[in-house]
Amino acid sequence: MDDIDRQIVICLGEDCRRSLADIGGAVGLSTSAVNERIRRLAAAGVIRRFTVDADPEALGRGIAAFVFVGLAADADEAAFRAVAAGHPDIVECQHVTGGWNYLIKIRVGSLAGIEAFLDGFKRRRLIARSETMIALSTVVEPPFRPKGEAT
Amino acid sequence: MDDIDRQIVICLGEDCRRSLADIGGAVGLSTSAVNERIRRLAAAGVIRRFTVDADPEALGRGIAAFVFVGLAADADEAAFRAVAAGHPDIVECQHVTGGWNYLIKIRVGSLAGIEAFLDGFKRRRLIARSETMIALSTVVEPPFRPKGEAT
DNA sequence: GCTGAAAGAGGTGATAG
DNA sequence: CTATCACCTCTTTCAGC
Repeated sequence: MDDIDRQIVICLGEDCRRSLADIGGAVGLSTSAVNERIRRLAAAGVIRRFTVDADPEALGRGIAAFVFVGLAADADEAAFRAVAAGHPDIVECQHVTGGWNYLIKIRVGSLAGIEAFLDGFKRRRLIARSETMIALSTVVEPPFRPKGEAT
Repeated sequence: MDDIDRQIVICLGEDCRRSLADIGGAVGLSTSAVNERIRRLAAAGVIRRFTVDADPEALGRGIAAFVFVGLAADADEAAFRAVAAGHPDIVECQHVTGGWNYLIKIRVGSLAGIEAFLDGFKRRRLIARSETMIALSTVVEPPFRPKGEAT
């Protein structure tokens, strides 16, 4: 993990379809050397996956909201995590410090989708209370990768 | 934007280096058709970029925190947005409903990095008050894409 | 760990159906 | 949209430093 590795990861983050020769020119290495480094970075898990950043709006998930979640005292936290991990609306779910237990970011198609999301969790008694903040506009956002079963 | 387009985007989200023939086999189309659709999706902005999901820990940004930001009444909001957009620590910055103005997610290498981040913004009078929640563990997280040299 | 060259896979863009 | 083909860039490998 030297400085050239970092440059390569940044390069790939901007456009992972650039040719090895191109990247080599940018970082001052031959194609073979770049190829070997990328292989190593992927094998080591520094690069987790080659993916795309998609437009949530175009995929029917134009509304983002942050939901703070409080679990019940006797909550099955493992069950909550399992459901959250597989939930199609959830873009991010972090266990956090402070008065709430989890901070969840969801992406849905409409405001009704937010209500449906909360209903689903509350009906299954996975969360006890929540507070929701809706995103009005975006200044910076990480890549969006749609979930789903795609053989 | 039909169902096959959606499947293709999901496919590419899982591994954007799969061959066109592979994807064609998965969605039931020829390589030519898949090639044409991907070109169209990229041109239309449904696919914004081909990128990588990297491991923040390996890149010295193992700590995630959420910072709620309140701007001063006379704040220069455009300046705040410009600085946020280019800030290397900021992974996400959304204008949100509720008592705070912005919700920012940062990734830094240490707790000291959080303090330095807050100091930087407060010294420049870009934010008036803030509240910080630190991520203890991650259940779901979007792709992480390291930013280039401070620009 | 790197280079450079050679071999091979796969993307690209045409064709016709 | 499918099927095929020729073209050709890019990836991959390997000998050698």
